[in-house]
Amino acid sequence: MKPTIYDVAKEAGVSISTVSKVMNNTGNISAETRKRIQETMKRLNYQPFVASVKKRMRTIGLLIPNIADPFMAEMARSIEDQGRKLGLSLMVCSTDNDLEKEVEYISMLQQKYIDGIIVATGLKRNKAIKALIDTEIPVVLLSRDVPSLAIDTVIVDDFFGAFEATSYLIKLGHKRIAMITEDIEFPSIECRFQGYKKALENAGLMYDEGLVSFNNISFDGGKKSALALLQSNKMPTAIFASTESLAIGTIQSAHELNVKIPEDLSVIGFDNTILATMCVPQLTTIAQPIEEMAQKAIELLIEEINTPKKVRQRVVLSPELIVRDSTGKAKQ
Amino acid sequence: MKPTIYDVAKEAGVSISTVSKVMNNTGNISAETRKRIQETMKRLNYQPFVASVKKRMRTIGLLIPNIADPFMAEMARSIEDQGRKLGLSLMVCSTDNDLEKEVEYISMLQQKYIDGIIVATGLKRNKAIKALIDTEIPVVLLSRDVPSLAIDTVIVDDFFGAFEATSYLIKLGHKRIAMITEDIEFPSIECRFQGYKKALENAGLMYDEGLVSFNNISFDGGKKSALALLQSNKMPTAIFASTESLAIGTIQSAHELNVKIPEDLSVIGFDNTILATMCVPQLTTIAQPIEEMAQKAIELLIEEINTPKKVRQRVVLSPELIVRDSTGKAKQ
DNA sequence: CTGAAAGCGCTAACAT
DNA sequence: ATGTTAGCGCTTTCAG
Repeated sequence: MKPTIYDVAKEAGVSISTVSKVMNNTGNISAETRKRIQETMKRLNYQPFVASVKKRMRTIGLLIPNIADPFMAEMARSIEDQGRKLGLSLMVCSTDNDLEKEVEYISMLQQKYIDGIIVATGLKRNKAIKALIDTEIPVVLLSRDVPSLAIDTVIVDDFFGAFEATSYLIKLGHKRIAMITEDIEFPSIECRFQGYKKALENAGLMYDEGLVSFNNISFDGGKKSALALLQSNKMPTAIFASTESLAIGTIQSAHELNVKIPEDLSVIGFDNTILATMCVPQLTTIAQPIEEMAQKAIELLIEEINTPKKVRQRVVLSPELIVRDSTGKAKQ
Repeated sequence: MKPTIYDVAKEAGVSISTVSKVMNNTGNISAETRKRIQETMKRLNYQPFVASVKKRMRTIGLLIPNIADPFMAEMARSIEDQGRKLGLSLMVCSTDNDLEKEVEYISMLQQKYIDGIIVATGLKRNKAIKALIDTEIPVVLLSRDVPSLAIDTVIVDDFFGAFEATSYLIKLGHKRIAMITEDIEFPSIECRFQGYKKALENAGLMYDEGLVSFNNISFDGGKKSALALLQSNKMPTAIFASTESLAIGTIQSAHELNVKIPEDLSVIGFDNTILATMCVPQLTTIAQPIEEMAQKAIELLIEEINTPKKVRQRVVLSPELIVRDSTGKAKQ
């Protein structure tokens, strides 16, 4: 049996409150007694139950679409590391952006006396997130923006990232620049689309609907979209993919059609996950500052836990262009 | 404030034990009372604290090297799904195979009254794992084999997988088959190495030390190893990489040297993660049955939780060859 | 069919 | 400097 505070107390010949005091460094305990108790705890490998009185599990929940997605996995890792430094564990909840799973997980987390929740999942039509706020569990939104709600939020400047990506392609001399994107379901995707349009506009290039392709499936969708674009009579010389998987799908399609990257086609992605360095050629991309995002999210969550009524913040971090081998000058 | 059982009882005009009984479906409760209580619980959005008396958090811990690694992320997702069906949450613990972090995480998990732990991390020199067993928390080893210990274990037949991979290359007519592998630190890697050797031997091919390259770093190591092999005067016509990242590194090096895959070089990997379908050309690989492994691991863990003294099992699952585009017939 | 009460492991106020 | 005790939210006998 797992030893309890009573076992330790009995072994050390003291009362349980004395043991409690040395554990929490409260009250006055003689150096001698403290030492004896500490030794006893070690000897019995005593591990106090974190949640017995305070009903706080020292754990945070992470609501994400899918832990198997590289971007989310890398984000989770950063969050885990930041949390561990503070003695917090990480509960991973993959929702597939499915409302039912979201609700189910939120309920599970409540029952487990989680200290706080980081939300990076869809939460369609705000229904689930309203339920979440009602629980009064501290929440921070990560990579998800719901401007109508006063919640701590950490996002990346998607508009700027897309603008930067497109502008870079323009600087390389490209004039026919396509965009392959996910369906515009979330504000972040919409922003990337707008950033693309704005960059074209600023450069005096005409926005061409026929050069934009929407997808509900990520990777395979990207392949198909790229295939169609590259076979059309107005083939683009550059493609901005709003997601890493979309970009990789594009690379595969180009390969199939014997379109050389970057000679015949430049490709630029978004996220900068492990995938970007693992493809051939390595992908030029807009990097999300994953580590900073994770750190800021945890920071806000901790503040919220400690000061429940504090003013809410909205933190916008800047993405950064990483130039690799999938982009090059436009042919004359 | 989060409502407690007392709030529900008061609202419904009954005692707390009656509420408890309807929650747990125990005792005899009139249909009427039950209904009234259930409605009250719903109205108050009552979420009982899971661990109050039984001291079980309905949560399992997953000790892995790194959640950001695609193979582990996919495994985590499968485990998460299997667990969710049973109302279990998943705590992710990335250890980097570092003894200190392992010990720290094990202690954290104990304090959180985890129901069980799935271990897929290094646990060097068994020190940490012995500590773990002493805790009496149910444990199952996943993708990690410590034959000297009587613990439930789920592994893949690494020897057979490597044997199959190598045999397939031989069947394609290859005679100079190299192997790029991680340092032999863990039994699974050793088995893959032996499987490779055995396949060569069975085919009457000479084992050549110069064709085997060990790496302590995964991806970049793979690149370097491949670079060296492909530039040597006895360049192989096929490479078996014991890991997906190693295989991808190999593909990149081949690309750099203008060695065509599969025309000039066949490459075969191990794991079958998302990376295998995302590279160009798509990777022929030995697939680990991730879903079955996860399912079996959870199954064994649940058994262990319910029947602490049951006989321990060692489950060995078969990997499977998935042929894609990175392998082809040897040139004459 | 329902309720009172003991007990789980621990903290925090209050004695001594 | 140490101990006693009430109480946290819940389950589980045991009475009624």
